[in-house]
Amino acid sequence: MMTTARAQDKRERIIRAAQDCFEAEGFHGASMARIAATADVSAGLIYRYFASKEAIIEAIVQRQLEAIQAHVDCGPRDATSLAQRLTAEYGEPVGYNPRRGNPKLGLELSAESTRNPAIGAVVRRFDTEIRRHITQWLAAPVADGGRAMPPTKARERALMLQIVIEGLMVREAREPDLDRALLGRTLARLIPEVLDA
Amino acid sequence: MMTTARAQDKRERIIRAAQDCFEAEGFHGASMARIAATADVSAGLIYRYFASKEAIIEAIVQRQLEAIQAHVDCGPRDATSLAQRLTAEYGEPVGYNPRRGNPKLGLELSAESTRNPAIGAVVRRFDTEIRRHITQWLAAPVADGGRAMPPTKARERALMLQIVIEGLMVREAREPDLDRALLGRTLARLIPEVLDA
Amino acid sequence: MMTTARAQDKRERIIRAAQDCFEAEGFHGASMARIAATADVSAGLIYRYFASKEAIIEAIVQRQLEAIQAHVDCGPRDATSLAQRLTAEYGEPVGYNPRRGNPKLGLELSAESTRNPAIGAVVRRFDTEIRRHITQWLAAPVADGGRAMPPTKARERALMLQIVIEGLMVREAREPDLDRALLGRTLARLIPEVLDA
Amino acid sequence: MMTTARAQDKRERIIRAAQDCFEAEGFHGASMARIAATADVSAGLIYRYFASKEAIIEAIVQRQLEAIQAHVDCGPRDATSLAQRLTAEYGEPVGYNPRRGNPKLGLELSAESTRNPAIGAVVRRFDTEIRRHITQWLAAPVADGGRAMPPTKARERALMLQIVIEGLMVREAREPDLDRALLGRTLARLIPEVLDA
DNA sequence: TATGAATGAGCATTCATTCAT
DNA sequence: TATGAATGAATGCTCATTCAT
Repeated sequence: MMTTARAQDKRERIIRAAQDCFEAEGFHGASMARIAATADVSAGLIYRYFASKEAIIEAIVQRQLEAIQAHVDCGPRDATSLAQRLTAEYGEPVGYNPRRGNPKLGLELSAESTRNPAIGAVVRRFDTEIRRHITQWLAAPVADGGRAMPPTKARERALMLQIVIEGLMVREAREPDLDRALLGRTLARLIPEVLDA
Repeated sequence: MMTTARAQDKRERIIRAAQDCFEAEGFHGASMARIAATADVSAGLIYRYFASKEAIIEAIVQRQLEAIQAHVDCGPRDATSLAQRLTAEYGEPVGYNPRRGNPKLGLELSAESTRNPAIGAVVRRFDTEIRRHITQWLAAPVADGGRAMPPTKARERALMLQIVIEGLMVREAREPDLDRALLGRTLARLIPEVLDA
Repeated sequence: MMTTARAQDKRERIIRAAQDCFEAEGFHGASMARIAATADVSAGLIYRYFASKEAIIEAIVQRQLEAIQAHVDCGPRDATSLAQRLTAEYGEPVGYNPRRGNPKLGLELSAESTRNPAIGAVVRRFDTEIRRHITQWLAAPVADGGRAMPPTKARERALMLQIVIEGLMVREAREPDLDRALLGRTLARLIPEVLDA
Repeated sequence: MMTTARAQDKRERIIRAAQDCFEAEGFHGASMARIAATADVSAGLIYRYFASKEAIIEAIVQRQLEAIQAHVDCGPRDATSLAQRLTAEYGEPVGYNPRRGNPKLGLELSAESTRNPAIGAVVRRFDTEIRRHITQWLAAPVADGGRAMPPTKARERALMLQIVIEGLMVREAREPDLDRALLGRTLARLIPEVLDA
């Protein structure tokens, strides 16, 4: 049921409102009442689209992970442009940008994954999957857009990349005013070392 | 007031209980009742030692940051041993270990710092301070145990290190079963690139 | 918001329940749980209609003062009938009677006004206002229903009246079984002396 | 037990502290902890001198009533000086003055007497007693310092006096900044009418 | 479909009272 | 006698969820 355009639209409104609220107040800090008000919808209506607050959180997590997935899938494939993109994104207002993982939500999601088994499982699967994905890219022949690394090295570098990107997420959340020039230079050095060395 | 050994001991019991609960359920998920039960103390008693739940959170944050500070201060100073230490620590049971930042709490604390101004300020000050500290070390003459980097480079590398360590924290929380051999090799490559390249 | 008849009705139910509870147990002695039970409403619901217990207290105080105001405004204007009315009202069951100030609440409100600044201000304004009102009446020409007193005298008599009525309130609360015949004779002498002498 | 001078002194300290706290915060608003701190005594010690908070309240009420009793007993016996004394006392700092009823406590006590049967009984007995006392004075021959009123009139006037004095108490609590000149003139007229007319 | 009134369990916190020291 | 640590019930209040309309 509920596959009309109208319904999809409302669901979308709720998700975005929830994302805004969760970003601003955390999963536990945000109340259903506030999410409803933000979505300009009655509190009761939310339960027609989501079974519980928990279900909204799961949907948001799913979406956040998909955004990152998409980021990786369609992103540029050379070290310089990756570094530039990460730098450019750092510190810019995020709002509702499905193309990009939101750092506050990333933190919230990571924390939640350590207590909520359902979310933990989703996150773990995602993390494994995406590392495999990056590993394959790094190991692929240059002719196929890859970097022709031997498998062992490719695995290491994929993990490195993951660690760096997540470290960047933490920094972004904790120090939003960080000097961007410094960050740009830093990433310009770090990323190539991860991808090319 | 209240500086007897007994009082200090009880305060410590409460802090540890809070740390356990916060780690397991998050700052907001953990109730004072549960903290009290974990500390084997009545709910009311906690308020003789802490003004509020918020005050406990602040104490825990302070402690976590101090643990990391100590880690940096007295830690080994060459790339190989740093990589080894980080690898060794990864995934080992943390419990109440004042020598080491707890990854779940680190996540919780990072998330909280984006909404709670008091904690945000503490964290920001800490982050700036510790980066300055690392930068000084990297820029210091080799004779003084430093790495003789030019200032600009030292700043970049300090930031890199911070990013890598925080990325490691996220990974540790999200994927506690990660293959430690892989992690060891990865850090053995990454850390020297950050510190020596 | 919430101006439907149903909502107004519920708000009224809560106010009356609160009035009963406050009268029986005092502002601080009455718990929200008991007010809710008395109003036959869940504890949480009260907070849809009032922001806090304090807000209920303020509403009750407001109402009590308005009741007295109305009493003065539309009351009879000669000494005999005022004395009779005061006597008649003394000791009769009050319950929820918007036409009349409730003595227990009056005491509670007076006591509260000495500690709660918000209520203190309301009460002070009310007291000044009503004395001015009575003064004007006493000073007004007989043709206008007044008693043609010179201003200085009018001010004194207004204050006297206030003192007597409040003394009556205290007596009513403290000695509800007081001999009404005695009280009737007493007021029949005292009031004219205040208003006519 | 506990009849040493030291014990009496401590009991006195506690009573005075309680009086101050009750005056400032009301019977329910004042906590035992604050009373203990004000008396510079440990919380536990209070329970060696009083069985419960309730017992302290009763002691305070008793004392307040005795103070008023003394006021009446040894007070001046002509209308002018009574009016002057009441005027003079109005608005002056009260502190711990056993010679005088404290208006805030008077209000608190009156309110409490409507809910607490023990206190209600004490207050009622006191009120009846004191009115009888005043009545006897008013009915006594002039030669004995009385005013030689016929019994019925004496009863009325005694009640009047009680009402006026209690009204004054309410006014004092509710409007501590009241113009004292106005009050003086007012009482100078009202009291003689009560006592002499 | 949509509302928002209503519920009730749960929360952080306070406080009169007790009791080991 | 005196302390103040400790208790635990009670408080005001919030919030995810339900349901009559």
